[in-house]
Amino acid sequence: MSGKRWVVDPTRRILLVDADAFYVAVARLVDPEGAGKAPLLIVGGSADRRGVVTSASYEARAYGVHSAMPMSRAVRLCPGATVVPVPWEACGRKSHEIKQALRQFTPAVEQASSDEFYVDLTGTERLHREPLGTTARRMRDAVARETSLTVSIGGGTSKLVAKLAAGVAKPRPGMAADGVCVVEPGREEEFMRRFALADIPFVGPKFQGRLEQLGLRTVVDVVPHDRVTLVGWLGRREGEWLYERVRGVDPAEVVPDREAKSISRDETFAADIADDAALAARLLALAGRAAGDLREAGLLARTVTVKLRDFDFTTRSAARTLPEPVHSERVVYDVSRALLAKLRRARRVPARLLGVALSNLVPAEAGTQLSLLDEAPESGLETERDRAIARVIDRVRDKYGPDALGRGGR
DNA sequence: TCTGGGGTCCTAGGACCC
DNA sequence: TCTGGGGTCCTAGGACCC
Repeated sequence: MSGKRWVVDPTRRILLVDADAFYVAVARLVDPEGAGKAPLLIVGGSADRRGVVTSASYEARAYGVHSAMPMSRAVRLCPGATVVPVPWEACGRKSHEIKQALRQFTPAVEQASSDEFYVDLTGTERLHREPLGTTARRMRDAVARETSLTVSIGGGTSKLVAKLAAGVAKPRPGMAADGVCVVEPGREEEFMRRFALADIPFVGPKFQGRLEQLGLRTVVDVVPHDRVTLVGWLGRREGEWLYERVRGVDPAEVVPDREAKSISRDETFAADIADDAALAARLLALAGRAAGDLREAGLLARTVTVKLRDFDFTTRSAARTLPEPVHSERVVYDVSRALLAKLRRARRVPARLLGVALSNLVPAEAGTQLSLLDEAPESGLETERDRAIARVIDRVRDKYGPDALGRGGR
């Protein structure tokens, strides 16, 4: 920690690089003749599979379409729109390309999501002999040149300020923007005054509701109250947190190369599934995908979690932590099946979503002693035979693609 | 309107150990 | 027989992000 938790640290220089309409832009690059020529474009899951909008073109947004909206509603709001699925693989590649373009400036690049990157340029201003905004504009040009994607960049003395500044820098319908907004050190409080509390990251619907009860809707509503008052209203943790954030104070560091903490695969069914055998078949496919991706990442997992969403959207989960880390489909599936059985015993109703998550991850090199004997399915212990079968599965998928061996679960 | 898929972080309670 | 506190690990659920 910096040791300056309560005040702005004027020496920090942080950027947030955010790709403009990322999924829409990539869909257009992948399919220039179709998606590329449709001004009204919506990217996401199809309406008849209970999909949602991942991203919409600025033209489609004018009809009220926005991300996370059910696709069924989106096409009703904007009947003329072209709808295309998310090009996940191309998005992953483009995401990587953006990161590489930014790393030419500094290794201190943290990927916050597919389309957002924090960059820490603290101490480099003198090195580059240029102001932060100038570096940001050079970054924008580099990304455009090397990826054909447009990004907006916000800058300031914290991740919070950089993120909010990037929102200000975004192009708006009918309003030109140069795509860069830097808040100078000392200007944080003034900058923050324009925002609603809902604009602050991690102030979600629930927290907003509590704040509204206290008559707090905007930054300007909160600033007059001292720390003790806010702590009295919201409790120590959240009171202190809000006191700092409305002043643009955020001690979070830019952390490059974050290690994954969990790997999960889940599926919302096109129609609810009531039958246990049919659920087991989907579970087998999900366990296989999760375990395969775990091995591809060079990891082992000690905890297996099964998630079940019932027809009425009740979401339940069951987890088991094993004595030794594993990554074979055999063990992941056996443990998952026992966990699913437990959840179904508690409430046997039609299900809309099933998922498998693997956590408590350790690098595969760490190695563990394996039993040479075959284990009972419920033991949760992995044998050398399990690992050997997993290696064969990986080789087949390498050669024939991820859908070989029924990964799709059809 | 009828709600995805991938994640992270926090909390609270219970088990267990010293 | 009554009475501790601290620490760690695990499970389940929930808020939140893009």
